[in-house]
Amino acid sequence: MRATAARQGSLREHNLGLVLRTVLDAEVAPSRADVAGTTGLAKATVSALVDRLVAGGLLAELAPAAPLRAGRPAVPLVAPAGTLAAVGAEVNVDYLGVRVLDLSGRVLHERVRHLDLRESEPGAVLSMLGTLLDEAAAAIGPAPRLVGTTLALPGLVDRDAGILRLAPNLGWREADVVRLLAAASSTAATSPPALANEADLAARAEAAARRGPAGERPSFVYVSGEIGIGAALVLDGELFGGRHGWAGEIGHTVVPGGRTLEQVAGQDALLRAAGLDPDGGLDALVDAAGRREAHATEAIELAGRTLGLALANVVNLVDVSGIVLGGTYARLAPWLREPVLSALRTHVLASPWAAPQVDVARAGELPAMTGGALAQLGRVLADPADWLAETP
Amino acid sequence: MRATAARQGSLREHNLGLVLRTVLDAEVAPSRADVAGTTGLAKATVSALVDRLVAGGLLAELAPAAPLRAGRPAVPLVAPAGTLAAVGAEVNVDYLGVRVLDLSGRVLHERVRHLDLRESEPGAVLSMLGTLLDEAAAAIGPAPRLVGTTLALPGLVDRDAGILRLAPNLGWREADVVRLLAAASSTAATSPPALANEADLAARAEAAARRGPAGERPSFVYVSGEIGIGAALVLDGELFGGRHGWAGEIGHTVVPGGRTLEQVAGQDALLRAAGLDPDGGLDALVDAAGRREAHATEAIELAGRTLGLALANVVNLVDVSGIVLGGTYARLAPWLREPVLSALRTHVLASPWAAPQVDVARAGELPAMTGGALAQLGRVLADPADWLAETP
DNA sequence: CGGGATTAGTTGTATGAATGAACTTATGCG
DNA sequence: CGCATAAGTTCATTCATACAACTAATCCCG
Repeated sequence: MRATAARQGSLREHNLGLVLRTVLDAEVAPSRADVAGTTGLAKATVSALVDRLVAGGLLAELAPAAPLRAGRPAVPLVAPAGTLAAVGAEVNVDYLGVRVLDLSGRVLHERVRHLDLRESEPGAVLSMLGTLLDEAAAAIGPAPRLVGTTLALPGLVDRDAGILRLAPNLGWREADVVRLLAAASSTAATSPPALANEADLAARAEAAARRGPAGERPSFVYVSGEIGIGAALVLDGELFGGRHGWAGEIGHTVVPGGRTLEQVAGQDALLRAAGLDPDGGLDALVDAAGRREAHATEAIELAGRTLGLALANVVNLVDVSGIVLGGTYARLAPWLREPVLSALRTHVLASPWAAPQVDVARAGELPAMTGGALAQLGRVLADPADWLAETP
Repeated sequence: MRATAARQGSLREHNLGLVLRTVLDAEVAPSRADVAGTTGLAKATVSALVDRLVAGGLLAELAPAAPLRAGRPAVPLVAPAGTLAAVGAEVNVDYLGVRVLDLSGRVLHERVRHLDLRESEPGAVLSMLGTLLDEAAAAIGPAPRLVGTTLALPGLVDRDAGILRLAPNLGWREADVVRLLAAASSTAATSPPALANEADLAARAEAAARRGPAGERPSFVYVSGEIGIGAALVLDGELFGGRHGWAGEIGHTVVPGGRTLEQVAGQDALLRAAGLDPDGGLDALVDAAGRREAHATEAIELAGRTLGLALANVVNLVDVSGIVLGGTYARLAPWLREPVLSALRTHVLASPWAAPQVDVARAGELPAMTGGALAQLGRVLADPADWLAETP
């Protein structure tokens, strides 16, 4: 059954969440009266709900601002700092790290280690990550309550079993990630991390970064060009993960020529096509392209045309006209944008009526770590009543 | 704002819809007590809601069945026949027609005309359809209240403007369909039809046909092989249309070799590849394949491999492992299934953990017409309170 | 054939959440 | 200093659901 019986309490839960999200989505800290206005709830109702949220640490009151007009000054409501925190962790091909966010979006702690993890040993890597996790827990202290941890991985993840089924670029297969991490970290042992795909979490962070002033919910295809190529769909502000969370695997799309997209437009292929050392990192390519060297710009343009063709299929299939370039592709965007756009314009059937757009990611560095923390905080926002019930 | 304030009335609306859908989804006609059991609502609440639904013609009571066990016999609740009806109309490349369904799923009226509409004149065609619409309205008489009409079209439809933007296989562009139909039909003039894509509506009918006894909500990719190739996504029983309803356009996917899927696996290409007359219809191909003639089976197999590759991209992108073959492909399924499945198995990254399935459509003949009617009836089921308010 | 058991559905009271109006609080302005 | 204005609180009212007791209709068993 999708739907379930709505009882009296459901009303309250719904409105509690509505009030909370209204405050957090607002550009400037709103008063109770503002919230009543935008939600349509009565002032009395909003007051009661806000009081519960403040008591539970999900909202905070600021000191009344210096009043500008007549009338009793409003009490501004904001996301509380340091009451609730969540951890986003990540293991990727050339780094691993943790980041801790609170509800106000502040980074309470962060630690990243750069190292080459191709063909690495899951146990050893997760032991390193476990240490970072415990350090993070110690660093933030006991004051902020930890909501949970999400671990971002560049592959196919089995959320229910807590197993990384396949991560080609790490060389991991059927890795019992949650168990290994719990063995190395008391934090992970107490509250087992949720697993998710790296591109999915990056897209979630991007969706949060793009949420406009009026609470608009953006729709876009996020393309994460790391060593591998992942994509994720955001529809009306919600991440679309599919049945198992495996949506967005475009790296293995077979493109004209018979190779996969990753073999044509992945970072290694890109560097090789430009005549550069594939292990030398992206900087050389960016520099060369900046100097307008033909071998570099032509390699990027070819990759862009192929990427654009693959994305055109995506756009035709899911009817989303916005593309966001993330990861490697964000840095290459100045040269990548045009070929991608032009491929979209020719191959997207609906392009005359919904012009394709290609943007650069705004979510900052290592967005999957942010997205992982946001995913955990989002669980609380989705059902604050449930959270308050657990928190006396 | 996605969410809106929940007031007292929202509760009632929600539960009213819940009760209605619970009755309609049930395998055998349930009693009020059964509904209370499955929904978790109190008997008294269910009784009150059912009474309202019966009074509004959205549910009907049957005569108590011969009691089998002790206790007061139950009053079985069923979908009412002939109180509410909706029209599904369709213009496709080689036929047009209308079908009228009531809430019980009975076909109250149906009329189909087969004719070649490639490069046809929208005005003339819609005038024919308008006549069929008015005949349908006359045929069912005044007793069933008409909920509305959906018109299925094989192309890109602008729902808001009521315009068919592009239908390559009809040769229509920017056709002002709703206006033209209203000019030819008093029924359409009174209540303007909703426009939708043919594959989307066929998928909707398929979703309804696949809804299991326990109200399971199937997820699948519906592939409609007509003259063109359309696809539609059904996720958890809900049609996924995308922002404008333009999702599912896979016919113009560029496949290895550089041509589009339609140019390789469309009906015309298929017939030509088998050495048959493209205008001669599908029967010749089915006959030849049935006789195991190599030119026919090989043509189908090649198309199947290409279709499978395109579908693998879809499955990788949206993480849905079920494929349903509809339209032309349903008839060719005996020869098409294996090559499609084998392409899926090799190209779907997650196939070891979520085995691809390829099924044949079960929604019957001309499913888009059924789906169009269901779309209109679905509006009432989604918000019965709204409908009851309009119906004194 | 009659009374107890059993199940369906109804009636009436209680509960809880939102509402709206009146009220209190806190400020600016003349 | 008093009035206008706006934020927030208090309280009686409304309304949908829950719960419990009740009526209705049937079977079963002695």
